[in-house]
Amino acid sequence: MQTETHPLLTGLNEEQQRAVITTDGPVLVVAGPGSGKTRVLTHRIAWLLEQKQVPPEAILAVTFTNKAANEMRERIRKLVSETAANGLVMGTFHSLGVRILRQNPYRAEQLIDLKPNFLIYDTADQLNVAKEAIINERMDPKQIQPRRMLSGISRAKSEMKTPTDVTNDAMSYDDEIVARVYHEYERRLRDLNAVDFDDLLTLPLRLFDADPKLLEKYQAQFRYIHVDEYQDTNRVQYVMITALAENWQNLFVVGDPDQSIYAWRNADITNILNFRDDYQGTTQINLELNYRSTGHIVQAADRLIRQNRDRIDRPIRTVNPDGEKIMLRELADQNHEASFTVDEIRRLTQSGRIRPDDIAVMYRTTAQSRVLEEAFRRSEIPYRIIGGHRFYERKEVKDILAFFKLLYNPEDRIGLERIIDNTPIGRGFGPRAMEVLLDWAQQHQLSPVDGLIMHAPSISPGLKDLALPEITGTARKSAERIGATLAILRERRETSTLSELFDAIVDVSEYRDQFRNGTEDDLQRWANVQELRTDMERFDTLDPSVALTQYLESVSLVSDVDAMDDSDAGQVTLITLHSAKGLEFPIVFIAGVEEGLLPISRAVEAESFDRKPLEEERRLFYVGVTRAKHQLYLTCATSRITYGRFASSEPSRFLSGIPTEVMKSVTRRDSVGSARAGRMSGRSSGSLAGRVHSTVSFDPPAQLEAPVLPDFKVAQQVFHSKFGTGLVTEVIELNNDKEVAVEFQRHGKKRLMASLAKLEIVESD
DNA sequence: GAAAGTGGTCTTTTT
DNA sequence: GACCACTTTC
Repeated sequence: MQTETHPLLTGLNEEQQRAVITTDGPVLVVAGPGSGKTRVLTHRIAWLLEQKQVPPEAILAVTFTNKAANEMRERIRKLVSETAANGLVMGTFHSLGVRILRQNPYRAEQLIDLKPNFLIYDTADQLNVAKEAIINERMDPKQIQPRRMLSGISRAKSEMKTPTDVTNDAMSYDDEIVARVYHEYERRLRDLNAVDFDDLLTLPLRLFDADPKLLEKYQAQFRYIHVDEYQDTNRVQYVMITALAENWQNLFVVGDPDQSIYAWRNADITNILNFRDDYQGTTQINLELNYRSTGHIVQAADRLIRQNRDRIDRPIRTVNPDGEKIMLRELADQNHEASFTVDEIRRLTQSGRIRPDDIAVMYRTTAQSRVLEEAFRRSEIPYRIIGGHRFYERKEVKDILAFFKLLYNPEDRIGLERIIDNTPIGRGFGPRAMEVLLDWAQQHQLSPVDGLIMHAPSISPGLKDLALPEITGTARKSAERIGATLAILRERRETSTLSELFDAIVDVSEYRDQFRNGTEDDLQRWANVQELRTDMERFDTLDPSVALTQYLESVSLVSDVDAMDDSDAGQVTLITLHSAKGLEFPIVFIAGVEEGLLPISRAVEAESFDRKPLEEERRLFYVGVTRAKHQLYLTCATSRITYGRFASSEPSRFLSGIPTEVMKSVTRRDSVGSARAGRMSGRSSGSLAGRVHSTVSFDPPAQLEAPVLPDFKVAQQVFHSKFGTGLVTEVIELNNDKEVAVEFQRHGKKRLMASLAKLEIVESD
């Protein structure tokens, strides 16, 4: 066959080749972890461009993150030519949605009442709107939690239900409440000329409904459609893709039911399970051979995922060498876990053969990153944290961005309130004045920004004839100041680049004054503000008329992973398991492999009546395990501080299925005893420890821990014959000893060697 | 009206 | 333990 020698097919196995060349009709690729699906996607698109002469703009590829899209684009460029890939439509569902809305500003305004300068609200903005809606409905935001309402609203939107649909379908009192809030929330969002994330999917569909010709246009354009991570799509995404693919039926989806980890975000696994029923004549291709990981890692992953009941049995396998055994290490608490991780990474990198950027540390909750970060900061090992408190969500960054957003969309009352509450120019303008201003704006059908600018005497042509809002006293002075400021900025906006506008904003808002205390915190915050300016310079080459739109859009749609900058390599990556999906690292540490954390306690609590959350937790662990290429470390702690309180924990049940042939465990000899002691005081006990021990052999601690020493923990009360009683503040594991730091009631802080000082444990709460 | 103090909630994961 | 929202105090 001629095709077998084609350069785009060399190096691909038979199944992968089939996926590349089966260009027409529906194709379902079930791709196990590390089976080369990205390769298949890039080669296939290159194949379409080169071999089938498909114009790039006829090819759509939807990925889970923008980063994945960009990387694919780069790889395709290398396969074809620099220019041949220009015009490919690639990005997330959300960016596709924005694209459709932005390409049709006139229709959007006429048909769905969305003005072209709409803003994309983030979660914090959404919470504000939801809270207002709740209050407006005469309900108490403390009882009716905005977050819960938002999750109900998001679910409704994911299922394309309007507020009226929710009202009609309401099955419970809760549903009725959600419906009421949803109604009001929507009304407010439209008033603010803002959309939320879900709207980016639902509004394009509403546009298509209102104007079928528009849909036909896109249907005609996208002759070849690809969707990655199909197992994590929700109902709206499914409908959008189905609609777009209707004409040509060339729909290529890639996914893995075992890696579905977003059901909580309304992802619907039946999308992938029913694909063959939806599309008659589907070609299904299974990619099972794992090229990424060692034999031991693949075996562990396989055994792990087999424990899920709700699953299609599908093996994963590899021909790679077995490699090192997986290392399971149990530590006393989260601090020990962190220092073990850092010490081990230091040991690994010291040889020079392993670089810090070969390593990732993964965890279930963002809260876990803090202790880890502290340990890294104390060490000399470079690291970076993906996610956590995101850059664009930092207070100081959001404050400055609020100015830009308000200049872009003067209806953005939420942003205006932020500016007034958080920046010096808002001083003196209280809630009462705000109320008057908003009433005025409503009455005159003008924006609150107009109302303020009118107070700036010389600068408001065209608005002078109107009566001013009846703002009096200090607030009036304040309104004049804010009005003048906004007037200046509004004028600058027309002609300035983003960084010039930034300087004007910082200058005129006196924002810097807030950071004059010279504390470390202030310096950091100011540095973040500066970083924002640098960030904006990226857009300085653009025309001022489009720069702001594009910048604000990019800010709203970047994901944590998108923000990963591969150019500043050389750092260990700290990342949540969710964000790690799709990535790979030679060496992976997974921290907190404990009951309550992985699986998360919420899933454990639901277990008796709903097994699904627990199985999703297992899939999440599976995703983590399969990120590792050469070496995998699992760590867990015997006790851990949550909510500022100590709680003892047990190794995760997920470990129980992993055979000893592939995993070596080093645990604390007394772990069972101390865990049990901790459980006696309240927490429900399970038989998990027993189960874990029956399948995984817990090797004797060997020389790694001196067994005779008492099990000192932070916050424990201890007694010393000379110094009296005190609290343990730190425990450092040494080779055959421990160094214990104790804050004595009468003698202050002392550092003692556990083997020498006769320290007695008094209380362990 | 602003700063300092108090109490309650919170942690699951994210485009 | 941290953060937020709300109260008290000046």
